[in-house]
Amino acid sequence: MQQRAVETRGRILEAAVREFSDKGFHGARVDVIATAAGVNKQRIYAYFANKETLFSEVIRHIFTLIGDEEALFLDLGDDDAPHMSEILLRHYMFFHARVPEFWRLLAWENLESGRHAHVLKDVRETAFAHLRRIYHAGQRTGIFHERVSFATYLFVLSAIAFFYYANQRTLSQTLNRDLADPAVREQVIRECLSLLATHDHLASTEAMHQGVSR
Amino acid sequence: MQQRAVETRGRILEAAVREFSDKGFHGARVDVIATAAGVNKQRIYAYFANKETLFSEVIRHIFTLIGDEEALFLDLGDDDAPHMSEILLRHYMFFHARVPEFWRLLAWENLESGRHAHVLKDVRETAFAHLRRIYHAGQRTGIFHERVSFATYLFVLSAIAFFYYANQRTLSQTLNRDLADPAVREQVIRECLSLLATHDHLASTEAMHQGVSR
Amino acid sequence: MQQRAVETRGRILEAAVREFSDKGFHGARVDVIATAAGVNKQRIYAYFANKETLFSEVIRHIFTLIGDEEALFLDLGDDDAPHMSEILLRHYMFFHARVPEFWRLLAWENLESGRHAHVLKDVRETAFAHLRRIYHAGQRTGIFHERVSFATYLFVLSAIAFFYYANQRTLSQTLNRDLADPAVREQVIRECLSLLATHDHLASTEAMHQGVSR
Amino acid sequence: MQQRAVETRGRILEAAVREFSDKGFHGARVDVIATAAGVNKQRIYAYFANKETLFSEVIRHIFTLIGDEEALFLDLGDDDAPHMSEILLRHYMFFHARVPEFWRLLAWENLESGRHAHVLKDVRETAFAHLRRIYHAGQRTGIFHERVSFATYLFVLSAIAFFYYANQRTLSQTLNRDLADPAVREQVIRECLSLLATHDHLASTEAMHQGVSR
DNA sequence: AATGAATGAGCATTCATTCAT
DNA sequence: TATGAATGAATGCTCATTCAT
Repeated sequence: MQQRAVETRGRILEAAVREFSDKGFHGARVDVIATAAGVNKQRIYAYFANKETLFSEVIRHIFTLIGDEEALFLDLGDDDAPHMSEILLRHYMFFHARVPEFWRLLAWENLESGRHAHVLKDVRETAFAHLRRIYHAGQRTGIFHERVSFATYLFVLSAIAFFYYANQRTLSQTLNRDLADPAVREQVIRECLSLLATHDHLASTEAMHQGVSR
Repeated sequence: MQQRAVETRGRILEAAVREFSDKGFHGARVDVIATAAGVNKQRIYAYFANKETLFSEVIRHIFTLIGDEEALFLDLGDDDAPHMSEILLRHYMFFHARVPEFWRLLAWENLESGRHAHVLKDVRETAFAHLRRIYHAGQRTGIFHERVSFATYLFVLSAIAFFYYANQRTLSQTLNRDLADPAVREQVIRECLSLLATHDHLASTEAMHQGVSR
Repeated sequence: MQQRAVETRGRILEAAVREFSDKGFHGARVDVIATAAGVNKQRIYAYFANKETLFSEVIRHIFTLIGDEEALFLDLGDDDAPHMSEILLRHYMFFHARVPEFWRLLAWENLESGRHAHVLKDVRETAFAHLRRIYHAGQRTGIFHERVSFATYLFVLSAIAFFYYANQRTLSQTLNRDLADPAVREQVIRECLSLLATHDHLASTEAMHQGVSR
Repeated sequence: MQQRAVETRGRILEAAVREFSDKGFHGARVDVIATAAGVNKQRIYAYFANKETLFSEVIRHIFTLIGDEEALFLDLGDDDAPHMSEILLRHYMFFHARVPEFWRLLAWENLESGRHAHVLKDVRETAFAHLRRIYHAGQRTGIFHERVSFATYLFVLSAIAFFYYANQRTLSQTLNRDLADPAVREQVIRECLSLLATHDHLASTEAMHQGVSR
């Protein structure tokens, strides 16, 4: 493929990410993608056989992105366990804020078919394996709940970050707060970490007990 | 409106709930709704001006449903505070399982417009006010974190229940477990409650400490 | 189906016969058919699922026509045997002249797929069975060649009539005559009958022999 | 034109013959021809201005072929007159079997435009003139009907051969025989020759009469 | 001479919506 | 109240043809 073609293909993919994340598979229009990419509609069919295939490539593209970013977690070590919840929660929160296409495409994908779910797994497993080891070590030193599996732990953190963005519109109403405001987000993050805290919480109750038992 | 008309309108609405929750606004077909409702397409336009309005009515209808069910919470009292997390989490989990149209329409709504968010608020406020009072009382007696607002507390519980269903397809891959299995769900519920526990957790650490200090 | 619908469907079919016979399946345009029929394009899809089905209906329609006209042959009796070749040849010649859509659609059909050939058989069998009986009787009285089957006899007559019209353009060049001219056609018919003649021919040779043997 | 160019042009033409004879002008795809010829699509436009012109060249090419083969007829002499019908009929039958592209392109041409008919004439005239002379001589000796012109005689033979192949699909149904079977073809050829026979026929009736009159 | 990249007009088909009865 | 008939504006996709290298 010539350089020009690579660029054209790239522009199409970028435009497609925006359009599909915006409107979903059924709502997205091939014409709109072509116009946004500044190319002839036919180019789309030359590079991506059809709308369906283009959508698959979009999903793969965005899902790969989260995997790439999670590679950062490989730098974490056992001594990061006490702050792992905060690190993960902030990471996901900021990722969703920076790349809103991700949660949107994830949501469309879950609503519309789930055909591309497997990509996500393939792409995240390395980082998750690493985090899992740290978590298990942390469980032994009492930093994490012994009865809470790593899967559930990660599930809850993911749910918080995803739900915060995915349901922002309805939540802002229900909770009477503007979730788009960074200050609100910071406050929510802190409160969630308090809610999930084991270490800090243990420390404080320990302190309390020491006072009592003394 | 005559009795026959009321029934026809009802049949259309039910069919529309199914179709819209299944395919979303853009994916849904007016023809399909008409056929499913066993009426002529034109009836839809007679009762609901257009597809857009019909979608609004569907959202209002399903959002009202969750409000009705949350009326149950009015029976709770201050002494239910210790189990409130469990009561709420199970309620939402089971509600999502029983009425999958809700989380689906909620997701579509958040993805596609968010125009109808206000309905949710109107409809849930009574129950939430009641729960809020119990929560605040619980905070004072140490059952709930003092630094965690009721809004955030409810947000986390909602997030868990919603995410469990809304992202089931991708999660089942990521977590390597079949979330559709009731046993898995029960396990996840228990682990989540452990993670969020304040009272129980205190109790158990207390017991531990007592054992140690004896 | 209401009267109006019957008429609309009929107009579409007529326009489709013209367009398909003119341009063949691939060359025909749905838009053109709709315009020619004076209806909205969508009506075509309402009455005939798609272009393919519409083509099938067109073929069935025109093939049925030839069957209907061949019903006339049922009036023939054994005493018509001496003129049967002329009757048949003229019938087919005039039919092709009157309904040029027939040989054209037959040609398209043979070139493009042959999927609808079975219709022709179903529709002509009654008349053919009748002619076959007369032919066999004629063979016994020496009117028809004993070594020439009815099938081949009919095949040759059909070939002449079909080829005269189907290859008119190229033939007019090859034969240096304007086949569209009725006088030329009459001449060709007469010559062909001479060529195929058994009875007349026998008569003349008989006459000759009588002259000789006398 | 360089040698390489000649070869490329030739490959394109061959591929085009196949594609056009298969699908006709409207059904044929320039892409398919390019791929089949193993060349870049643009080459087609370099050698043949456009699809239309390419089709013309294809027609000219295949029409020339029949002329070349008919050159064989120049070897025939007056003493071949008794078997001329058989020679011609078998020639055309076998030619159609060997080069199905001919009758197909001839049929497409007649259906779609007839613009290239003149080529056929130019190319066949020499052989036809020769056959015409033999035929006229044969008429004088009673081998051919005196009232049947050479043009009509040739027309009937051509019609039989063409129709046998061009309408094979529909005929196989109508006649209840598999015309693709060589044995069936042989039988049909024999019967047709019986039907057209003048000389043989005279001979046999003569024999019959001699038997009777004795 | 040859090729990959790009385009505009077209094409079968669908959809939300309105009309006539 | 209810239905069958009809429409205009898309919508995904293809095709012959041209441009740039």
